[in-house]
Amino acid sequence: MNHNHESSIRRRAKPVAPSRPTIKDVASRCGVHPSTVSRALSPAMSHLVADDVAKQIRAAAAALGYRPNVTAAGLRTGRSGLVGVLAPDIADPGFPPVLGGVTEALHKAGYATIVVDVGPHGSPVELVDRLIARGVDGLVLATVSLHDPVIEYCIGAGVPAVLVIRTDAGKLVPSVVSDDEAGMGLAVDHLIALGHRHLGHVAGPQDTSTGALRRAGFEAGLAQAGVPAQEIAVEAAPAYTREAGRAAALRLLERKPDLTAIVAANDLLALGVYDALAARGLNCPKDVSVVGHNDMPYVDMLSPPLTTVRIAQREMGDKAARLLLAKISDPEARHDHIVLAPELIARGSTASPRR
Amino acid sequence: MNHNHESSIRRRAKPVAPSRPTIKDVASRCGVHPSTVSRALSPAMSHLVADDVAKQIRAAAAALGYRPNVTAAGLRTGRSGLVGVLAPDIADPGFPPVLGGVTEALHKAGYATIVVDVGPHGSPVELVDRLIARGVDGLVLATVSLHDPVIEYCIGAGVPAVLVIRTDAGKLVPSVVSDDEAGMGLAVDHLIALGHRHLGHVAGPQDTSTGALRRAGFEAGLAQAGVPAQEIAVEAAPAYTREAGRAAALRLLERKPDLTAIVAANDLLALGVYDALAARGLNCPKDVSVVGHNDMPYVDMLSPPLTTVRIAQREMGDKAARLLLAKISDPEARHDHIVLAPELIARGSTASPRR
DNA sequence: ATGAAAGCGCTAACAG
DNA sequence: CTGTTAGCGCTTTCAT
Repeated sequence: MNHNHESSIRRRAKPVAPSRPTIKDVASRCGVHPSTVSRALSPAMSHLVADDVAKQIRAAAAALGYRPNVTAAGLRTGRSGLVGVLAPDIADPGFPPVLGGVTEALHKAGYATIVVDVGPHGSPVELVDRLIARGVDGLVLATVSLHDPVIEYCIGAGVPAVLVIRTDAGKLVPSVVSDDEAGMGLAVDHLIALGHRHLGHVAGPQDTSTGALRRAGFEAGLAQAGVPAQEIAVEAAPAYTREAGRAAALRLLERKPDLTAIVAANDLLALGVYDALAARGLNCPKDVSVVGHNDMPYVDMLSPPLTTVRIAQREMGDKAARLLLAKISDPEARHDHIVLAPELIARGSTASPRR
Repeated sequence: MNHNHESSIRRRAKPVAPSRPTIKDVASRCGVHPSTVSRALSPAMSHLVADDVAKQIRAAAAALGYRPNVTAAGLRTGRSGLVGVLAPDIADPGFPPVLGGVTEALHKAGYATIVVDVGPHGSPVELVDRLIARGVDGLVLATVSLHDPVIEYCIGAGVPAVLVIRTDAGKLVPSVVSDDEAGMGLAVDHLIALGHRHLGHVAGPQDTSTGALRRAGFEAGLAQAGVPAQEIAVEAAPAYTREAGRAAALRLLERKPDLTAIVAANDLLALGVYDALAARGLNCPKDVSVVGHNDMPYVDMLSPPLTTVRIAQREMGDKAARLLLAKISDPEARHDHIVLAPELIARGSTASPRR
């Protein structure tokens, strides 16, 4: 259906492979040995070089447009300056803020990041292996399940790794997550305060920490509020997608037609809940209130604006990067598990029940 | 405000730096020379090795868990298997689909991608320079302005580059874009058909091809429909952000209070238009219809669902990657400029004017 | 303070 | 078919 019009032109001249200047070029231009250039240009070693010589070398390097070949240096030193990031799904709008936090902190420290989208079919271990073959100095894993083999694999390979957003059951490596149980407590308390008594939960995948802990938080919050177990219902979605949320919400409405509120384990699932309500001819929030989780960008513009639990996404990324940097510089150091406090953002998708 | 509870534990044992096996280890295990191993493991060269020896080598490599060091190979061959991607703003929900298309195609060809977010303050040339220092084999630029120095810089450095989403005025390098003028034609025709005569345009940055061409398409479409120039108005936003869209829309409403429709140069700007209408107490679509551009994820869930021009985002990324691969394998080849056809997606933000 | 020499892990002539 | 040799660009002892 895409009748593309393509056009093309010819290159005008030969580019003459302008191969960048090397440390040798700078050296011969200054009449010194390459190793002297290396020292002069390395902040840690430049104090071993005479000031005037160093100045001359820096000038020559600038004049030639010399940039050290990071790859070659990495081969020698064993450190690549590269960090791999395993992402669950780049298309999930909730992820970019986390990624932004990670890359900014890493970039400031001189590291570049390789982001790999695992996708539904990708094998994390396989992808990690490719990253290790590229010589990454560390890994940020945003995809792990509770008992994920990739964690042991990283430990076995001796590559520093940190977890972000989700954590593992064994707490084997450092992690930065939101307080998922507490977040669900905020959501439940909000609904209870509005007068709801018949609540449902569209849970996330139960093999992830977010899925399991948010579900636990939902149940704990209701127990504490004194709501009997038979008045609540939970349906787990197999993935954090709009479509899975829709399907789970439909099952929920089937089982408990008297529900007045649904809490979703994340905002993408909440979108699916919106879809399911529309399909059943139910109005949100008049018939059913909905709460999401994450406060991903632009959910304030939905119809209705989504009440959700805001998690500190950018800060999570930033802290994860710092943890990784610490781990890289001292692999033996104790490792932290950071838990950030979430916040409820009340918007238009929640209201008091009619009955 | 974030009272984080942190905890920590100690590592249990020394990881004993398990340093990966090298080609030498495989060679000595098989009693052959390292170069034979190299040949046996390289698809292009394995035909030079006796079948039984090759089989034995592959078995030994697998047994040892040997993975070739891509960095070292790259140093030798001059090709890193790395491609740099310059992104305007990873947090823009319109970008991930393009990125997904790029990385998938590149990944299949054995390349890894380094994505760099330029951000409002970053210097593209500086960032490209860092990527070149890492030895990237090519670059995908999704950020260029019409006369962007970074393009000449890449050409000068002899690094293959392709443009995606936006193109340059000189058509100096291959590109894949949507037909921006035609897309605006679709938007205008839709509004004209609904009966609108007083239209406004929140244009994008005029130093980008998307900003300039979409504006041109808007004006051309109206001229063709016979709408006099004095009945239309254009305000350019300095950036593709919700906030800039809001400000531009407010200026537009100030200048032409009788507008019945606003076409935004992209969906993020359209969100700002929604904000501006709300601030002025105007209803969309009853008082003012709104059309966006890009069909970024989830704009179908806005209130009201956004009528927009869908561009082939993932396909753009995919085609750009293929163009780059072609350019890498033959830098002298003619280069293509691919223009993909857009499509109007009519939703709830457009309706016939009341008057 | 600087030069010489070795080598990170791999590949690509060049011999045999 | 396989071994030898050399070297990608850089850093880092070890000598001066």
